[in-house]
Amino acid sequence: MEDYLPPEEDFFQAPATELAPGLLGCLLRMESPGGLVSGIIVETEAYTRDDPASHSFRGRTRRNWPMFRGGGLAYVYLIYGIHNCFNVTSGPSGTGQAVLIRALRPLEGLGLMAENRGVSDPEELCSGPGKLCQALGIDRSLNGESLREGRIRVLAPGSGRRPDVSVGPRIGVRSGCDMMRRFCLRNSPWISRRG
DNA sequence: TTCCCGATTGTA
DNA sequence: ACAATCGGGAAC
Repeated sequence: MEDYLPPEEDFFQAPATELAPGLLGCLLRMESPGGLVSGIIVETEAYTRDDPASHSFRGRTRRNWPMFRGGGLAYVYLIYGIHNCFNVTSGPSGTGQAVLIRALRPLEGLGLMAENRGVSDPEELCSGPGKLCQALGIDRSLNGESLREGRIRVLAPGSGRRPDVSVGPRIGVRSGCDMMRRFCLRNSPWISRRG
């Protein structure tokens, strides 16, 4: 098994358009009440202040404040009244940026994930932003927590080889749908199906 | 305070 | 194709 280490000091300070592809191949690990669960990030989307599809487009609000507190925090919000979505904040403080984590390759705690999701097919555990939150047990109590020292952390692969990344338009957004801001590990079978 | 609609998912 | 379900944010 490969080694995963805390990222470089300035890793999360990169613009979301750089951090989004940079997060591919990183490990997302959660200390949940039921046990340790983790997965490799295989699909991300970048959201910035100048983007009409971004929650930060109209400035700081009660919901999006983590996007304005600098990189390396969790930004978790409820979508459609049902599902949680997990973001990694990015960039310098005040800039309003985040990276949506859209899919993982499940690595540790698959039994617990299956229990949380109510399905056993490994490809159905984390292949979508709402699915991976349910699988790992991510909810809004994590909102604003540090991803360096909190219950949920991002770790970078020890070997620095750059993964093969594909770029395309984002999923499920109306405005800004022309922006090429969705990043995937090329040919990964673990990405979200819907597109 | 009302009203519209969303960075989704599972089912018909 | 469509409902579920809740809260953010704009408008009144």
